[in-house]
Amino acid sequence: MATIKDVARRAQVSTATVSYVLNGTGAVTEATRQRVLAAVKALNYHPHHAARSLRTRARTLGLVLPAGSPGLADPALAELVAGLADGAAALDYCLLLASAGLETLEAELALELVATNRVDGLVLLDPRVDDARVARLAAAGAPCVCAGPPVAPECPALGYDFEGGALEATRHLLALGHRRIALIALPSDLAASEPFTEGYLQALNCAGLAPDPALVVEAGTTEDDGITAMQELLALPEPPTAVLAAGDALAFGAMHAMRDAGLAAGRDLSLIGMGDLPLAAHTDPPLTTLRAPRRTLGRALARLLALLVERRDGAAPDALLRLPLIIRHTTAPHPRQG
Amino acid sequence: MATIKDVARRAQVSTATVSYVLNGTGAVTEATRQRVLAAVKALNYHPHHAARSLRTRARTLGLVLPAGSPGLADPALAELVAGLADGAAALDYCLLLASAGLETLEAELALELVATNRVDGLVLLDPRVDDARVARLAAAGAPCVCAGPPVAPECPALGYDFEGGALEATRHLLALGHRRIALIALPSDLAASEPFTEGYLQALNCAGLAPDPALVVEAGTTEDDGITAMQELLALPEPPTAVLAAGDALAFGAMHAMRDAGLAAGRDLSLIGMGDLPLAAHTDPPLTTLRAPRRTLGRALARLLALLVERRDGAAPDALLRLPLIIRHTTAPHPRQG
DNA sequence: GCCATGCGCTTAATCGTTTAACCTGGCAGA
DNA sequence: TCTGCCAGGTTAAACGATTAAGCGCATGGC
Repeated sequence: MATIKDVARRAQVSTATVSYVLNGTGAVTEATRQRVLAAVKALNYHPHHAARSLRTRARTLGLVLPAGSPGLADPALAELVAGLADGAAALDYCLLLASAGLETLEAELALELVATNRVDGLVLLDPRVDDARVARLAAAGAPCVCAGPPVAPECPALGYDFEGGALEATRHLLALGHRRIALIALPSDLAASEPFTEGYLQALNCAGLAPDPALVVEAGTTEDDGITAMQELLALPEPPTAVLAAGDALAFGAMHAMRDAGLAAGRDLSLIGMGDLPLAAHTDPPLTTLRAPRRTLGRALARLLALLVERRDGAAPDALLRLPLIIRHTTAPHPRQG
Repeated sequence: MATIKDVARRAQVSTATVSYVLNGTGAVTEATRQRVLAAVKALNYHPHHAARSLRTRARTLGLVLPAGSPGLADPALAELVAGLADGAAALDYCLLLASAGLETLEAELALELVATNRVDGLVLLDPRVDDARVARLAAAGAPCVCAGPPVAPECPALGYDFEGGALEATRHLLALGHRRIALIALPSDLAASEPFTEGYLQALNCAGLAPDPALVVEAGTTEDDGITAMQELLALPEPPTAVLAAGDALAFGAMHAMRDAGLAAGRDLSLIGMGDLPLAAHTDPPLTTLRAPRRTLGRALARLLALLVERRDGAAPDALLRLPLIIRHTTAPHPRQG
């Protein structure tokens, strides 16, 4: 492979000049510039990345994939990653994926990535409240951004407008005439949990309804968790007529539980999910849900992080991303009304 | 950040010794070793990756994501990537994702990644017959592996056993009593197309059936392509009683077209897909399909590529990966029989 | 008693860039 | 004519690792 020296020799200049030309820094005559460029082309020269990042940053953003679990197989995550790669590419960064083995802790690996200078910054997924990872990263001075609600001042965050989404979804159910509206919430240690619940409560409040604690059940995140939660709701003395689930997977589980109880979503009960997974459009009946613009989020996060590592303090986290309500067929007017 | 010099100073040795200790090369007394290790720990030292890869390889595998299109949002690709990241991690490599912008050609970007030494090798997706990309990479001497059937000698390939899979699937249909079995094939420029068709033909052949050219239709890869193809088949004077689709998306389209024609898969016609996308288990009725072990493939590919770049010539491509037939509800005995 | 050997370490060259500091003409202004 | 300055270069010192070569010293074979 040709090095900068080869280029310099061929263009009859010093390596510094070549560097100046290539980086657009320094003052160089047009004639010289052309000679250098010609040499670059002739030798098919590409600057050695490692050598370069010995002096500059690595121009690489890092993402560590959670250990086991679906990981990237989760379509939600996959699309986010696609957005990250996109956004990174747009600013001439690359995206480095590291798999946390079962033994390696996620934060450990992340720290190593920045300590070894493989990446300039990290994006963190699924922040928890008081997330230990961001604490560690922040302590180590590693630039990072969070996908989700803000959890620490050192770590700019960007996520969906869960509160607004839940508000809109709940209002939609209210508009359909429902009064007993249940919430299947995310685990409360997930930072996304609170604002979503907040939006739900606010909608009830606006409608002059007193929230019934029995109607909000904290679940996990999986389909199975949704089943359990729904069963719990159905077993209530006065079960809900509509359900808002804080995740599509939970909603799928809820549909499942309904079916097992001889009930149909969109007929006997209304159901709204969150996320708009690919599957959501294909359930029977298709799920009404809040669409999470994952790709957009990924792009924005990459951009935010890139700006952050470059200290161009345009790194003000953008506005939260709206979660538009996609109305399909699991929502219907309240029976007593329709 | 602490450098190797700091460690050396603290441990009262030269930097070379530190390096030897850390890399396990060279001869060092146990006592010295311990001193060095202690210093490393005390200073929380992590070797600078760029500096290191100035002399060694980057220990990074590259993947360039196709420009537009679903990209990573395609669950099939996502899981493959997850496998790659996994496999890479297992051998202490990382995975670098690069998004080809619309302007940048995929091969161009790939070449640049290895020319700049950002990655040691590349994995190529969806190889076409006589793929221009592998030709370019091979010409440039860039180590690479293909996910799919072999397309060039320089580029070890590893993929699914399409032939065996198609054979098994077709045999299953034959065993159910079907005789007019159609094939919705992939575009013939996709390298995966031929072996799949081959397996299909071979099964017919073994059963003593003459293949009817009208029954094999070359489609694209999308659901829409599947619709078109199925409509074509249904319009035949003597339509098939069973259909083998070379991709789940095609199969979804075929189901769609069937439904539009008032037909139901699993009742009026049998249908088998390929891939076992997450959706496949959730269609109505659930799709019988060949399961592609994508994560496994990803892991194996990463391993293959890592060995290749390390010239440990254990880099013999493994055996093709079996495509087990997952029997769900779109396949049923031939009506006249059952 | 002498030389070859091997151990455990250090010295210094090297990898391919970037960039601060310096140099050199030429030209404007006094 | 002299001074000062600027544009357009060059030189050389980093950056932080790896690694070949060398060095001093004990040991063992002859």
